[in-house]
Amino acid sequence: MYNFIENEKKWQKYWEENHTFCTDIWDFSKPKYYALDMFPYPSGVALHCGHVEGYTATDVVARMKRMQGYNVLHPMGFDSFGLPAEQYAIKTGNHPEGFTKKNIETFKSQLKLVGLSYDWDKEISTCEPEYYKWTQWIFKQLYNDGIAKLKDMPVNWCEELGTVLANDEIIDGKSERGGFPVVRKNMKQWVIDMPKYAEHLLDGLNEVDWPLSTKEIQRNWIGKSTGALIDFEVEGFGSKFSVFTTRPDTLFGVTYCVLAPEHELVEKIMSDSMKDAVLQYKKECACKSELERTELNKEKTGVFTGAYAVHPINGKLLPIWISDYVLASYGTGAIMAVPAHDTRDYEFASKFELEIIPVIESSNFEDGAYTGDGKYINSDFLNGFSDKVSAIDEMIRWLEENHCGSRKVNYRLRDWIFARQRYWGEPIPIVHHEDGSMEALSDKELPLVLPELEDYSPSKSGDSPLSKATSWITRENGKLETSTMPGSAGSSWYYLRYIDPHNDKELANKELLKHWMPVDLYVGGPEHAVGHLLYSRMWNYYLYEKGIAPTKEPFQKLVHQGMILGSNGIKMGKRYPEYSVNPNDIIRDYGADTLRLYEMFMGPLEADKPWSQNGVEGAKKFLDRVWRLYESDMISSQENKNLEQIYHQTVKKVTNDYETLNFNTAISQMMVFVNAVYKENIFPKSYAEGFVKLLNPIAPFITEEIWQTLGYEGTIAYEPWPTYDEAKAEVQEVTIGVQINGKLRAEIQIQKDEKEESILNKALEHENVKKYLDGKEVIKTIVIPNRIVNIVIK
RNA sequence: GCAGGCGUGGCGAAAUUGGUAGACGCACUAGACUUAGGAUCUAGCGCCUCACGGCAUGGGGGUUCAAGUCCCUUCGCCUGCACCA
Repeated sequence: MYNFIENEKKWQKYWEENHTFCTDIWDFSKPKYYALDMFPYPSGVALHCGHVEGYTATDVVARMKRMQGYNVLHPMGFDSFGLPAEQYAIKTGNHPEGFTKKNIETFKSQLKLVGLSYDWDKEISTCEPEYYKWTQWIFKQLYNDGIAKLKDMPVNWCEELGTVLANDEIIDGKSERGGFPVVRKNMKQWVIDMPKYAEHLLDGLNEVDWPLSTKEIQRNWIGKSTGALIDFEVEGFGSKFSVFTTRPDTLFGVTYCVLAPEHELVEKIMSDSMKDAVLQYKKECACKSELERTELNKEKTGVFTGAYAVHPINGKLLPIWISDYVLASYGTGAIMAVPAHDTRDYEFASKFELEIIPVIESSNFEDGAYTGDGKYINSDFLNGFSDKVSAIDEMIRWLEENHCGSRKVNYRLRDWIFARQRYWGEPIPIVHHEDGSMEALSDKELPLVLPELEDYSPSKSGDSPLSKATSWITRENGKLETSTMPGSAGSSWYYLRYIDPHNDKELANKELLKHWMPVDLYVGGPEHAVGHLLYSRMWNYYLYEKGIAPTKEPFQKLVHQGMILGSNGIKMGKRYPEYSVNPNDIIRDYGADTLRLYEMFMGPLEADKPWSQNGVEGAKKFLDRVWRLYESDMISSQENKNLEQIYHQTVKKVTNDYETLNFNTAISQMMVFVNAVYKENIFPKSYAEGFVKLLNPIAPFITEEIWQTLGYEGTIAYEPWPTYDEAKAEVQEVTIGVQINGKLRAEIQIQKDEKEESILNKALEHENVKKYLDGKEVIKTIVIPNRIVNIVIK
């Protein structure tokens, strides 16, 4: 009987002592393969089944690639800055580092239990000064290049708590904790200019092998739209504002304009009589959170400012309103309203009884705005046009000629707010001088190490906890910035650092980067579709432009593992603790090989799948069955013709399926093979050796042990991957179906590639076929070699 | 509302991309071995029918000799975005 407890312990120790999976990063003699997992946040909670699934998937590929002769980089590390550690520190008064280190140790030991073949020499942790020195260094470059900057922007401000809050920390306009009022307020924030990279981020998606849905989510997030910027003069003020529109062709249908309540012009242009109403409205809007504002199917609200804009072509006066249906953060924060052809404008115009001028002919105005195509009317020089594209072109041509507008591409992608008033993050390496100017620290001063504090909670004034470290902040030439970087800073470039993790001269050696990038396979949860995966792409692209990163895109192939659900079909977690499964328990009771095999066999990697305890037992049974096979006296030096074909088929299918991450079908093929061996009651030694290698990536522990029983010494991890003979994998005799009028009526045996005529004869001779053909007329026969015969009768 | 995806036995799922639907596993049934088995082995297992046969890939329609696969339509579920001008 196979003793998994003893054996798994034995091989963990062996791998560790022999550094079995440590990669010589400078060995360029073999082709490289870079298999990467999204590194975990070392929370106080243990690794869950979803981690195991994704990590096992890359591990299977990494293990196969090693056996195929690749030099494989398969590293792991920890995304170790973040809130839970900080909250723990606030509560206990202990340094978050201790908490983090303890959790990392727990995670590491769990990862080792699962049998993941990581190169622990390459381990990184984003909270180590050795690492974040380079996060700060990259930030510094971004700052010097004007991409990281301080910007005045609206934030959710809670006076009572003295802090900025994220959208999800606000409920009904009140702070989640304490229930204090939250208002929107302009404040200086560190941001990274993402829109600058919008076009590159969009283009790069065409070059990578990523899930369609993820690419689509990123495209939507970037939100490219083409149209025009059109200038409107405010009557009697000499000031101008511009609007962005995708429909400049409807310019003659504009009957009013709307500014976002936060628009800088509002207070300047409002008339005395409307002043109170406008300010009141602004105040109401400020009290709403972003989420509330964007809640759909609420009625439109707004106030007339008392001012008028001048139509750029016909000089008509257009009332300027303010309304929160216009967002300050998109476009120019101002719109031209065409109620006849835009549903939102129509809604607003109907409510406030504003003029509606149709400019595109349509019979269908009953249910509101007409957004389709048609013949242009009431449109001066556009009258007679009927095609949107040329009407837009003509309008833009006119606007540019008359200097009151231009073609414009607009993106929805916003600045990445890059500062947190928190302790447990990378300090921003910037000095504020007395005179208000700023400067990045010199390279010698990096890393700028976090100071020790007695109290890690944010101060009442809303300043970062770092502001309490007065001696740390104070510099000869000014004061240090006290906010820290967000969690996603360190994770935006870690894939580069793994390649050369202990380099203290540069973030990684150029030659190594050139050899190892891009990541060949990246596996992680779909929840990072826009956050981490967009930020990393942007940083990588920036570093690529600077000649540091060698490739435009960091992750060539991306796969998201699905969620492992409870056996009730619902997400595991706090809500249904009785349905949650702890992988440690499975390893204890069944072994890591069983856990790995089961999770890989459950179904397609990307699908969400419910847990089944019976399934786990089934996986265990298969491994025991394999073990018994190798223990038995079936292993023989004799050949066996009957197993030849299925062996070669199995090698072929398993190899291809691992490559394409179809682990469930690879495993089923191995089961078919094992069943065939049992049936044949003989196991030729060469097949026995080949098969144990095929199984090794999925079940590394048991196969290491089997390898020993076959008489070998040392690890199986670098033994050459089995090969197959295409000719032998091919079927010689085929059973094909015979259909009559599309219905299956018989089966016949044929030789592979047998002639159509001979196949047809066999089919016609079959008794059941004869029975059906009796007295009928054969109209047509279709013979698809090696597939099927269909006889059409009347 | 928009975008992306999914829908196949009692359950998890396969299906060479238009060619014998349900591989493989779980559960279940019967039998063998056994003091016993929740171990192992053998056989069965989509639904209806004693059978011949019929019906089956969410529903309806179409293309085709042939449809889970392609087209149209409809219903249901999941994910993301959500007044983006």
